[in-house]
Amino acid sequence: MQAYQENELKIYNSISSEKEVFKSITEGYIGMYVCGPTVYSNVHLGNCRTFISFDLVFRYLKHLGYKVRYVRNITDAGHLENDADVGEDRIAKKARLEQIEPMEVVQRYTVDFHNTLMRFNNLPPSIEPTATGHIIEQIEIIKEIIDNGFGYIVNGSVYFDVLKYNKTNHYGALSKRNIEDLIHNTRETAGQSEKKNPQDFALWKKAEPQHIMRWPSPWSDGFPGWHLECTTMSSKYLGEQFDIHGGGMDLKFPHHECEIAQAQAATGKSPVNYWMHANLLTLNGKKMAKSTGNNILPNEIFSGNNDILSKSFTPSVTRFFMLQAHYRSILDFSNDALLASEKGFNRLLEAYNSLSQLEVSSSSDFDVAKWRQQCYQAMNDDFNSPILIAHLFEAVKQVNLIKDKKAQITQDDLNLLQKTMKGFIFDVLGLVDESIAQDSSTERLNGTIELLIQLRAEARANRDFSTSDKIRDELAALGVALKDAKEGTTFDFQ
RNA sequence: GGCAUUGUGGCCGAGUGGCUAGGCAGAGGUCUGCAAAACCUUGUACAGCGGUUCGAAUCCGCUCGAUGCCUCCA
Repeated sequence: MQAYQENELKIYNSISSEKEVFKSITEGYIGMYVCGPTVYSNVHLGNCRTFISFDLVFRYLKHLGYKVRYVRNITDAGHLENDADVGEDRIAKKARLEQIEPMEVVQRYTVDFHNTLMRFNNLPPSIEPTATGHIIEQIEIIKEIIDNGFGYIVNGSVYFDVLKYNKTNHYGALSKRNIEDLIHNTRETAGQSEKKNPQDFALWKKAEPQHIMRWPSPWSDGFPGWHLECTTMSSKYLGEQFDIHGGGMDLKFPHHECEIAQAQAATGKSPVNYWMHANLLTLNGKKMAKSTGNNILPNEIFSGNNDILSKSFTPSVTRFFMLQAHYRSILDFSNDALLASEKGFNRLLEAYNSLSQLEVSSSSDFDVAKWRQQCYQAMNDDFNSPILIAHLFEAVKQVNLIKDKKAQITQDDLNLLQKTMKGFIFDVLGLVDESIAQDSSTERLNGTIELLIQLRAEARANRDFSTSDKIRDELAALGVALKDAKEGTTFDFQ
């Protein structure tokens, strides 16, 4: 019996705008596709929120016992500077500006992307395909779309005929807009485009002579359109119809709308059962975006080297901050919010770490089984991590009461509590107790501080408070906070 | 302008037609040589105006504000 069989998971489906009971196409197996980054610059914190959101989804599905194939692409070609299907390829532009090969750009920022997500403790996807690795497959899909009458060729480029598609399908079903509005609101760029209609989008673009990134095709030496790679790679690795497709809210239109249209045009089938969209991370109330400069890089948070925060924050604190908001809500990034999350997170970890020291009794004041059920209910309700965290804090309170001998717990309940907290904090939420990670120099430092703590304890025993206070205050000045408790003194780095 | 989302106590942030979200801060207490830390206790908020209802912050309408998409961005 797998956990998913006794947990009814509901997922908010963007296409129906409702929470739906999740049922996978093949029982026990899930195919999930998430749109990855275009690797032309460093991944910023807003990007990370999306991938952390879907890491939570991936982790919980696995936790429920599903076998999940998680495919997340790397876009390393085809993403133009604007979606009027004119302008330069983003990666080619960066390569030109830095005078390096496009594939150097791709390599540099792919490595940055992986390193950053690893620091956030994201699990790697099952497959991470690249657009340039699937040119042949993309050409095959274009052929199918043309054969089915939804693509047309102009001067070596191929475009998707949105208006024709809309006669038999609903273009705009996902983003809740109708094509008349789109036509009405499209800026007129008459004469500048090869497209029949401004709503049409490129499947294949003929490369200009100076364009380095080019591949042969039946139509021209060129490169694939931006939306095509996701259709191609999702269907290749997950099938023509699969369970979950995710991405950032800003990709809903036009990117995901185009994906649906392409797949539908090529196969006649609706490609995705559940569309999930992670909401944006804002900074100063505005969307984080590379183009406007309103963003912060993860490394700037970890190092403290930025103008926004009063101190540095660890990856897990940052992750915890994000998970305290629901993935479908806009979340605003701020110093105060981070400080609050850091304190809360440390309290959670301290309570967890004290579990092993709890004394057990013959009865329990804490209904652990019921509490555990509530934790699952929270996650089953569209991955509601903030509610889960609220329940975890309820456990923190109970643990502290037991620790203070104001409540009791049985051995069985304690075991279940420990197992459940461990599972949710570390496996599902993907948090890490960073204080545990130590190298040899921190070990030596810790030993040194322990010695000072011991000297201070001796001074205090002798009522030599000037010495004891000097040790305490000088350490505090160095950023080492001593914390006196009944069981002895511990310390923290500030 | 069109479409969509959203407006919750000092801050962040959940949720629900009638029942305590949670975190941080603040206040009170325990502890302590003093302090810090830690722990316990504590808050009756839901933009405005109408409407539906026995009852709405939760449903509907309008007004005002914010944000997103409509040109690239997770």
